[in-house]
Amino acid sequence: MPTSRRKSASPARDRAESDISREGPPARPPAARESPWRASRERLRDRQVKREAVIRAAAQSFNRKGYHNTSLDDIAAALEVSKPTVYYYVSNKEQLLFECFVAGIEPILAACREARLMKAPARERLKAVLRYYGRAVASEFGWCMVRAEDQDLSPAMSGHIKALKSEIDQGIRRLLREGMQDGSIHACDPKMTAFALAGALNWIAHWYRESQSLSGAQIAEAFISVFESGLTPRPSAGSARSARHVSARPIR
Amino acid sequence: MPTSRRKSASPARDRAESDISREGPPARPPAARESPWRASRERLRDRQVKREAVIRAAAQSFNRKGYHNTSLDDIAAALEVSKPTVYYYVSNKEQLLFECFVAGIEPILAACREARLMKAPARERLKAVLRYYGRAVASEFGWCMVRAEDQDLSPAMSGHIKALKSEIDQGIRRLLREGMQDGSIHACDPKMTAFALAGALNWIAHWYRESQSLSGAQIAEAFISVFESGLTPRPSAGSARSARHVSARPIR
DNA sequence: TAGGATGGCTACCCGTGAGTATGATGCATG
DNA sequence: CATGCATCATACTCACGGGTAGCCATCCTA
Repeated sequence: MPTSRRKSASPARDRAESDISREGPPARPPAARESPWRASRERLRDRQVKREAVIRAAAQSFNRKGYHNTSLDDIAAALEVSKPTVYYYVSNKEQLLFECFVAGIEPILAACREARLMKAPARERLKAVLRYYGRAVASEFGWCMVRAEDQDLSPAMSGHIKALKSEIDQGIRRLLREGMQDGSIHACDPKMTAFALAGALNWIAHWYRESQSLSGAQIAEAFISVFESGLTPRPSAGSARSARHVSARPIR
Repeated sequence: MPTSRRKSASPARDRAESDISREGPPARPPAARESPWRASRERLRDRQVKREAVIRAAAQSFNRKGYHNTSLDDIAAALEVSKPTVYYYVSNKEQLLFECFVAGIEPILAACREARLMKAPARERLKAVLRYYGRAVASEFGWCMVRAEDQDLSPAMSGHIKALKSEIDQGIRRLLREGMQDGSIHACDPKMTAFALAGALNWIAHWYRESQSLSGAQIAEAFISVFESGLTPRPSAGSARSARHVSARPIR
């Protein structure tokens, strides 16, 4: 299967100039959707800007049609450019997917790292992370981030992606453990719980395209409140989760 | 894009003989992994058996390499058969994916329907459904079920799939509503909560291939206990079978 | 033992799409 | 003006993979 054409005929040019979304977790670029080419056909040779436009266009196409059903001609057409132009900014299709993935996951990673510096109880820190997580999955790169699979990528890329994903997973597990220690989180299996949380959030990418009735932030909020309280009704039914002394209504 | 070759050159033959997993929700076929051709080269002209073997082989390949990275030659090779033989049992690749999807989702549907006949409190009925759900996602068809996307299928197939998925979604929402009425489920937004539950379970398919340290049933149980209690600690930590750090018992 | 049905294989067709060779254009500077 | 760099288009190569045509083998039945 690895026919292994010669790798990267274009040298050092496009490596390592990634990071479409290097702004911190909070903000996100305000769209500016149009193709820079058409916009100002000349005098805008800002390579970085164009490169980002390519990646964004790829993300949109991947969103709509999926990775395998998107040809590079499609992406080029969306930008009103020809295919070699796309290759001028990106070395191959795989890298395109990878960049989309990174753009999607970067804010989550930032949130994770930031959460370790906060001094709030672990449940609050976890909620903050999950908030960013949810928003990221509902972003334009969410689909790519979530669906970027080892199956479609070379071992190297796949390794990178797995490492990043694992960092997030470990971060969540750590927060869960800390929360169980400081008493802010219910006793649970950190691994399974982390899987459940991340899974629920990841899945947003699958239905968000279809029905965007809510904003990413709203969805994140709704999910967090589900995670917090669970299904079993709480005795102190009010708005507060303060639940004092209560007769343990036996489950089952 | 729809080149629209003539549909189904093979008539009535393979339509409507699906249902690999028509056994009720509980059981699941005990493997019997080997290709029936090789096994008994002659005297086993049980078309249905062979057809199911084809679908199972497809599911395994889709699991491992993804739909687009699996060629029909691969599937044929796995069965030690030639490609036209595969086409003898199945009309095209798309249908193959569809069958895998149906095989995966059928038990969940059955569980959903059955849940409406039970008379337990809604939370218990919901838990039963989620249990089957989790097991199904961890089954050999789980990946196909979860990843069968409209993007890869014709509008007709896509419609079928969406309808089935929606039936499950509606079933879960209904159970949530009923639970809120009979007091067995915490007040919540049924739509978002259903999304969260289904998402968490769906996502199992993504990591289960890699680490099968737990059985599907164990995972389902772990997830359900997460769903039940949520993150916020409960005052009466007593009877809860909370932190049951499931020991990694290797399955199979 | 003919002849149909069933099941299968070899060998092919052909569209699609990733990636490239080559060269044109514009722009800046020596 | 000549040279060089950056940017982009036309027009290709080529492998892969879905799907098929046509043929062969076997078995069942009469």
